[in-house]
Amino acid sequence: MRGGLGPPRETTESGMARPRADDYDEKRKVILKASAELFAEHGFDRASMNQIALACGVSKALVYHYYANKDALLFDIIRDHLDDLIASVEEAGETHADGEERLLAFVNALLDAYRDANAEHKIQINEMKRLPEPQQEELKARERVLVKHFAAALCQAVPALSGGSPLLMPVTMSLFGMVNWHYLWFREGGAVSREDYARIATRLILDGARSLAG
Amino acid sequence: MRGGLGPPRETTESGMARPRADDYDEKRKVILKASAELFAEHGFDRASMNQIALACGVSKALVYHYYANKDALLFDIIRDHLDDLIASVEEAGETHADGEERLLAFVNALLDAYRDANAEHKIQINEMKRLPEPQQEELKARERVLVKHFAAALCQAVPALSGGSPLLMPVTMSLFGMVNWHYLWFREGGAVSREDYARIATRLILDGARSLAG
DNA sequence: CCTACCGATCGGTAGG
DNA sequence: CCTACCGATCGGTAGG
Repeated sequence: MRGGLGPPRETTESGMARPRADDYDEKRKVILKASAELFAEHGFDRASMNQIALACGVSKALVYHYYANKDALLFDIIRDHLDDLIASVEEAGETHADGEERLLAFVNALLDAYRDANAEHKIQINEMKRLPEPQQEELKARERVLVKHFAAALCQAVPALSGGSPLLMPVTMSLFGMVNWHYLWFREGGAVSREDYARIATRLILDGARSLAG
Repeated sequence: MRGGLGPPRETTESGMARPRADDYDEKRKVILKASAELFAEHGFDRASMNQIALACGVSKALVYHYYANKDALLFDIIRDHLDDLIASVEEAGETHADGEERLLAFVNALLDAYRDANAEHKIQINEMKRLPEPQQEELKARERVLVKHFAAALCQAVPALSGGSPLLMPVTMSLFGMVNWHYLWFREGGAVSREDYARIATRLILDGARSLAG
């Protein structure tokens, strides 16, 4: 879960090197969460390193102790978020074997993971392109893992989509469009719950896909 | 179509006042199109007024002659784009009375309007929030007009959605999610054409909505 | 007296 | 783990 762009972990407990602080990982998390909040609210370019430090109650130099630069913060936020999403979906896959139920479980897992990660989701959608190409590519590879899981579940639920059907991509991306767009209109405590919307989106996709394939 | 934030139009042809340049509107359009290209590619904050001026082959001061500030450029790009979308959809509505065909015509109109407005679409999705709240509100009002048209067409095609059904909003927003997400995966000249995808998205929504409502 | 346009530079702030 | 700064560049505006 922790960043690949920060300083390397200690590899030995002995020697003259200063030991890593006991609360190293906790501090990193605090900084990452504060950054995510500010990036989501003001955008990556407008949220300054000074604002982030202020929000954490630390100096800007301390932030730079944990993260080499601003890009590293953005990268870690999105990578941790995508890893969470993948883990949630894979966990849901372990307990739901059936095609239709499995897809519903995937959509539910995704929407549920978004519940406490609204800032991270916005950042994934709106700010990823601020990163240099190689780092973007690493994150997009994780997005592709997620897409693959959903495409496989769709193929299992609607067999006509498998075997190289040109419908598979547009139908899969339609599902992602629906689910990833939800944050723009969905309100907690409204007439439609997260579980309700998972059922709605899954039904739209499954009935529509069967109709298209048949 | 032209900006409400630029200098006012001449109200008289006589008098000592220097007349507006013959190519005033053309120059405005050139600046707006170059800005859109740069905002879409680099983002609003990273595309500088100098880059915009350079791309147009004019001085930065000239850009400021046509637009009071950078925000006014962004506002006009999105407003003109949304006005185009609304006009396209309303035009499609005039020639398609039937419920199901009408919705398909709406989706086709939107996807077709996106064909030559990829930059503007990206900007609408990703950069609108860079504007001050009152200007955002003016643009969101236009988005609501578009949503209203689609919601009305959906109600007509699937009567069970009308009469205050809690399904209407999630189903309408699901359609917008699909259509507004297309730019992230759709490639011109691929296995699925714009018309194909309009049919797919419309079918997903209609069959799914009927199944949910029934 | 407004509009069209230039070269030069302003005050302020970014990431580091 | 901080204060003090930097080189670069931003959006916007001056006089003419």
